[in-house]
Amino acid sequence: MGQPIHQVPAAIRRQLVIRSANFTLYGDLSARINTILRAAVPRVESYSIDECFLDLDGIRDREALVWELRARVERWTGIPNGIGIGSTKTLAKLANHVAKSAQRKPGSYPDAYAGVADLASLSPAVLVDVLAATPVGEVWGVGRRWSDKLQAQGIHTALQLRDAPRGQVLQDFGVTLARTQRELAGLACMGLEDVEPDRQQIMVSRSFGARVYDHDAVREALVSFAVRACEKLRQRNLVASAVGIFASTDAFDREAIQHHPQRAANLPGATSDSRLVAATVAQLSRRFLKQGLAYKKAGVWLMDLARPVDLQPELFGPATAGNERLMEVVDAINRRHGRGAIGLGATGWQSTPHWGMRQEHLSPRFTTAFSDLPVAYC
DNA sequence: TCTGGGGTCCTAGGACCC
DNA sequence: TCTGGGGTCCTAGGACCC
Repeated sequence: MGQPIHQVPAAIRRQLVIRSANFTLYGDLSARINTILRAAVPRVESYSIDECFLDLDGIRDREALVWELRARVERWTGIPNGIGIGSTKTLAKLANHVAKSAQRKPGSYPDAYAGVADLASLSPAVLVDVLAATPVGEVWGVGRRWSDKLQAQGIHTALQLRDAPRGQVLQDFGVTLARTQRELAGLACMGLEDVEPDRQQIMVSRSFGARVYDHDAVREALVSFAVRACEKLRQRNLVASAVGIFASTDAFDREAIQHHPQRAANLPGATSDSRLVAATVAQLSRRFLKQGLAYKKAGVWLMDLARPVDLQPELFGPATAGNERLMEVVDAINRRHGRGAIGLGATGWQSTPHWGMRQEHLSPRFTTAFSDLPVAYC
């Protein structure tokens, strides 16, 4: 639940299996689950790395289908999962919370909801009981701040939020929570986004494994992040017109002088060419850091993203800058021979740069690298 | 000593336009 | 001395999500 490992008592830590974050692994398993779901129903929105919305409209025996889907996902991927059904996205998310809680915390909701909870089939009176048993902070779209503010106004449960005066919610919290309120009442305000919208920005940032006093190393890190960001950009067939950088000293070090500089600049044109972005980042990073300070985190973000076809072209020149075909070749080489097989000198080229992440508990890439497959001896 | 890495939307206020 | 009424765009900050 996001608790730093050093806060966990040693006695408990010894009973745990500790893993560093491994987004390649999570992303691959997520894609496999998506494939299973998309094969089963026509409209699926991949909402996050571990959540999907499915349109169950027009499906005759949806209870049977979702129980089968739940079992199939677990059987084919090993990932335990739960399913919630509701007439709006907010109610479906709430149903999912019910399904999970009923399974994990006996007594929180009726046992019948464990694993799969169908709020859409409940009578209004029973739905009221479920909403009354759900703390307002568990509602999708209600975070820490609003949860506190709502409770200060005497609104503690999802039911109380649903039934609160509409004008008051609109005035005190804005249109976002007013929508959530209507969704709780069964009025759909959010559609199923089964076509993923284009990104508006792409960010690559890392906390360093240690404090970095060597500012050349921080600049190398920034250029490396720029190159990685461009790879992501090209994967999505987008170009960027502006780039920003930031760096940060160790915010947890109370003694240290803090410095959180950030800067942005326009690129020489809309581009996804790593060389142009890297050069701009290198420029931006000159006289960027404060002498003598150590930095703990840095990042690069790309802005003003667009599809090349949507750009207003120059009258006498191309719409985009950079060399598209060269980048295609670079990507192809790195795909074939592994990331980092070819790249820019300004990224440093050390096998273990001293700004690297701490990943001493990294799990193997079981599903994406032949070299990481377990070996069976006979 | 150790503390993640990404995203989105909404609103208010200021600059600027006619 | 009097000094409108309508817009847009941009930015910063704050909220939310996983």
